[in-house]
Amino acid sequence: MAIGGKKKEIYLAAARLFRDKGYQASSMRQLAKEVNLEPSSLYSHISNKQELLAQICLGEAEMYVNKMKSIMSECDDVLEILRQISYFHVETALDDPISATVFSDEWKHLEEPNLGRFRNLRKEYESKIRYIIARGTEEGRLIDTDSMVLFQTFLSSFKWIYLWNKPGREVDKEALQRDITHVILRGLKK
Amino acid sequence: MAIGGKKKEIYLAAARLFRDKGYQASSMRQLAKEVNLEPSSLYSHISNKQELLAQICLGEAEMYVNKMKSIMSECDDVLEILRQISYFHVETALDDPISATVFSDEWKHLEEPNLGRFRNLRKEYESKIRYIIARGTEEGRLIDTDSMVLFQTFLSSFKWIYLWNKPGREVDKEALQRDITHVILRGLKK
DNA sequence: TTTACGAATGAACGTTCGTTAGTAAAGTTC
DNA sequence: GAACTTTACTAACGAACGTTCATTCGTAAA
Repeated sequence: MAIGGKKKEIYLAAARLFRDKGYQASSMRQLAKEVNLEPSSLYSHISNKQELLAQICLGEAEMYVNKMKSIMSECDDVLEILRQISYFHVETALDDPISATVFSDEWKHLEEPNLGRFRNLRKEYESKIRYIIARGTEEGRLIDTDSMVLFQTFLSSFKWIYLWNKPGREVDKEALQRDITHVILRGLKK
Repeated sequence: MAIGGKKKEIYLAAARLFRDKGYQASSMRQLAKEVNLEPSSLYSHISNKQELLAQICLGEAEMYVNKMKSIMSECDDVLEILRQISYFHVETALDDPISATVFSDEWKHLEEPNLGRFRNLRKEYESKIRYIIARGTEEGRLIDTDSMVLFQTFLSSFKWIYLWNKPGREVDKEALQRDITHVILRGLKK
């Protein structure tokens, strides 16, 4: 059997290509070469280049939204929620750094209607975090600094992991989760 | 005099284009349109597309390196140095968000030898900060967490400002400098 | 042996790309 | 006002792009 292997292979190669060269600089001819096909043969498996980017970005975005819902439904403590988000960000950046990079850096090359869908998902995700942070300040658990600064600083603190995590590097995931979360929450906690 | 007015105009338009669409998706034809020239006329002022990106990225990188040297030669206190770096990052992100974005997101499309030059400058800049942070931990001024985590978290904390700073937004620069620096250094200080 | 079908192919389409060549006008210097 | 430089133009180049098309291959069921 072993069906569907080729389609998956194409998606993985595309994600790697998009990460390394960027979406626009990645050609279907190069992608075909990486999966040992002729360019035209790609279209037996996928419908077009844009679909590749959309699947990667929207898939990743949905994962974040779902995780966020799950965390918030299971837990009510602001600091514990932020801790879990932090752990999740570190985990995804380490486990699938390729998709994480594409999601983070290449989404702007999405076309409508995918771009709109992506923005909605991201907005949904971010507004939940903003709400948590605002609540944290109200409850006196977080410092009383501009909530936009707290929110943005919190989220951008994870933006180096997937870039820094080169293939050869050995990483202790739990240590990294603990250290990053420690530094970030130290900055936010009252 | 007022020489080079057109050249400057081309560079500014190029930076804006690179930021909005990315380097690869920015065409010389579009750039020409933005400065009211025919595409070929651009080459009366610049030598090629790559040079535009190189000037922007390398110019920005040199600015950071020079500022870093200046800060470190004037000051010896670790926390004060980090504070000044933080203030400088916020300032550049607000004053020239376009160049800051291109520098941060599009450098990977540099070709040799510009790519090598860029990496050297960035390495020079980053190693100075790493040294400061390592010293800070040794001196007991910063927390005793993995120095890579401290370094990367510190630097990535500025990566949202130039993206968030939309044209219409009113920003109180000094307040932002104070707040961001406060949050970051709270996380790092012992 | 025939029928059916997904997978893969080579060739080609129309478009866009960065860039060059050649040239004419405008500005500057003597 | 002649000589020279700078700026801008039209036209075109070769290369690469994403994608389509008709066709062939390989396999497995009928």
